[in-house]
Parts: sequence; C-alpha cells; structure tokens
Amino acid sequence: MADKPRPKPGETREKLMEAALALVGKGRHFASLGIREVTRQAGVVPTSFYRHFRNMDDLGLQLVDELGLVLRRMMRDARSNVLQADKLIDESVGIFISHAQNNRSYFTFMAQGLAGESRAVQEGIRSEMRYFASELANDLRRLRVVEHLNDADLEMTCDLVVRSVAFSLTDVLGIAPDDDYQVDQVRKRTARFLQLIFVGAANWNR
Amino acid sequence: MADKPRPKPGETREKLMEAALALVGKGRHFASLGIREVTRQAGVVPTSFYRHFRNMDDLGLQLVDELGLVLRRMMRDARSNVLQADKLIDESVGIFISHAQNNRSYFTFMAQGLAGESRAVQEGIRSEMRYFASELANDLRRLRVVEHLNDADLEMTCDLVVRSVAFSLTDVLGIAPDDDYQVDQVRKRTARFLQLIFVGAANWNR
DNA sequence: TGCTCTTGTGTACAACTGTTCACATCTGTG
DNA sequence: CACAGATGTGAACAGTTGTACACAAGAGCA
Repeated sequence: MADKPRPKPGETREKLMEAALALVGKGRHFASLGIREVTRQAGVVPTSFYRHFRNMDDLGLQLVDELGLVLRRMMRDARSNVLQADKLIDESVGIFISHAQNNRSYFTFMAQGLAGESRAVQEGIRSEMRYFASELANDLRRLRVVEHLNDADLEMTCDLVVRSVAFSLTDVLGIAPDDDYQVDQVRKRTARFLQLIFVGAANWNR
Repeated sequence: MADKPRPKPGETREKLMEAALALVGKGRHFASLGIREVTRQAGVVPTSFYRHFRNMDDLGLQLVDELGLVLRRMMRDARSNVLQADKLIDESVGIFISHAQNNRSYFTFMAQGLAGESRAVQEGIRSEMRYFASELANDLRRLRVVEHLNDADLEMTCDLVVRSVAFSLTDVLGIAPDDDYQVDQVRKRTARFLQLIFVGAANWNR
C-alpha cells in the first residue's frame, strides 16, 4: 500500500465544494460538471463523493448556503465602511464590486444558478436576494432617507436596487479581473443606475 | 451567418436546433447538453450533427441569432400594439411577458446564456440587449417623453429598463405557465419598476 | 478488548460520450 | 446523361461516466 498524506477528518467535503467552485471559476458551468470531474479536481477517489453528497444538485444546494455567508459578509462590510451618507451609493457599489472581484467563483456560481437547472438552487439564490433586499430596506428606514415611502413601495425599490446590482456584478464577471478601466466603467454605471432609482423613489408619490 | 440563402431549408439543421431548445424548455441546462442527446431528441443519427455544426457552442451561437429574431418580433409587436401613450409601460410589459410565455424555451436559453460557459454566446446575448436598449432610446426620443435627457443619460436609462425587464422575464420562467395569478404579480411589479425608473428619469437633472 | 459508525479507498461494469470512417442517397448543374 | 457536392446513415473506436460493492483505517464507547 502506498502511503497516503493524511486522512484528515471531514476535510474531503470541503475539498469537494472548493473543487466544484474552482471549476466554475475556471469558466465551466456548474450544470455541466460531473461527479468524477469534481472528485478528480479535489484529488479524491470518486466514491468518496457519496459520503457527503447524494448528487450534484445536493452539492449545489450546500454551495448556496455558503454563498449566503459570503453575501452577509459583503453586506456587513458595506454597512461598517460607508462613512458619509452622501457617498452611500458610490461607496456601497465599490464595496460590492470588490467583493465580486475577490469571490469571483461564488458570484459566477450565483449568476449561473439564477437560471440553473436545479429549481432548488434557483429558489435558494432568489431567497438570498430577497433577504438582501429586506435588509437594505431596514437600513434605508434607519437612515431616514425614504420616509415618504410606504412599506410596499420601499420594498419594491430595494428589490429593483438589488436586481440592478446583481446584474452589474455579472457584468464584472465578464471582464478580465485586472481590466481596471472596464471595471471602473461598470462601477460608475451601476452607481448611476442606483442614483436614477433613488431620484425616482424621492419623487414617488402615487 | 446567413449561410443558407439559396439551398433548400436544411430541415435536419432546424430539427437539431429545435431539439436543443426543447430540452432547454424541459428544464435542462444548455451547457449540460451533449451532441448525442440532442440528435436523439431530434430523431437523427449522431453523425448528422457535424453536417451542420462544429460543436455545441456553434449550435448555441446560431440559437442566439434566432433569439435575435424573436426579440425583434417582440419589439415590433410592442411598437404596433401600444395604443395609448399613457399606458405605454403597462401595455409594453404585458406584451413582453406574453412573448416570454409563448417562447419559454428561447427566453430560458437567453437567461442561461447570460451566465453561460461560452463567452461568445454570452457576448451575443448582451449584444442583443444593447441593441434592444438603443431601439428603446430611439422610440423614447421619437415620442418626446424624455426631451430633457442628454444622449448618455437616456442610453443609461434604457439600459436599466432593459435589464429590469430581462430580469423580470426570468421571473416569469420560474413560474408554472398557467399560474395566472403569479404571472400577473410579476407583470404589476415590473410595471412599477419601470414607472419608478421613469419618475427618476423625469426628475433627472445633474 | 471488542463492537459499531463514519470516512476513505480500490475495483468493477454497463451505459453513455464525442468523433471518425466508409458508404448510401438525394439535388441541381454542366 | 453523368457527375459533384451536399446531406444522411450505420458501425466502430477509445475514453468517460455514474454508481455498486467489499474492504481498511480510525473514532467513540461499552
């Protein structure tokens, strides 16, 4: 028997998730990944896969959970780093985009999952987006920048904001990571989207 | 591109494209389709595939072209059927959504392709969206509803509109085709998104 | 010490994959 | 008419796939 490096406890599970994410980051589509392919990338024997996941969809679902953590971290980061209220939009957008840059694989997975073939993954991601929108609504209420909007309209506004940002993040993913000029273009354009939306919200009286 | 002006309609070619689209409509993801799978669905022998496409990405690219036709038809439909200017948004959204309902497979393919693994398909779809946005800008200019916006701001506004509608169309795809209530919810919500954007545009003076 | 769980491994197999090749059929043009 | 080219077919290939099975090493516990 050849000596094995080390049989660590429960590390294989994470290796498999990272492997899938790595393949997605390399341009592959999650839906086209196979069990063998992932285990190969993880440096594990195919059979091990079944010790942790029932199938690929299962792995995808667990990735969605991890994605939730990433998003929450991003949100916390934005909340604690936005200093001036008048630069709220610019600074938040900057933070979101840099998170997308630093977690390309996760956000690529998110973008793929939105139209993915697993209904469960799809629903999971949409649920994360709804959560994000409702947290944003809370923040805006707290900052008293939208006092004239009723709850439903505020919720609608935040939903639109989140969708726009999400779409912009997929723009970033289509750009070479070091193409600072293009990334900056997306940043500016996204900020203007949000400004436009907030101008709309400020003048919203039905 | 237009490689078949003279020869008779290669029906196998279209059968293959329809087959791929049918599989996508059935919930499969385009990136996970195989050549054999598509030919089987088309009722054709695997070898025939190579008579018309070099590989799956090639087929995807040609589907993007067809998708362009669908989008153009949708646009023309909206232009000729919107009767009252004050109902422009509601009627347009209604038309877009019913087109999405009647061409579910195409729009599912579009949603998938936006984050797909073929950079070319991705770029093709984004290009269709840009075209759509620029046509919308023309229309708005013609209708004189945005006379105070400069070209760049108008273009930005239209881009945001197109993105929002596109996102909403993916919402529709996640709903059972006959769930009229939910579809109507999406319709109303999308219309409000656009109203919000246009209120923003109307009050946009930097 | 034994017993049972959990995790990881190696082997095996039938089914399926993409692609090639040689051959059949059809269609329009010289 | 014959012939060239486009289109479709079937058999064949080597490689990959998902999954089942039996087994080994360690952990926790009586």
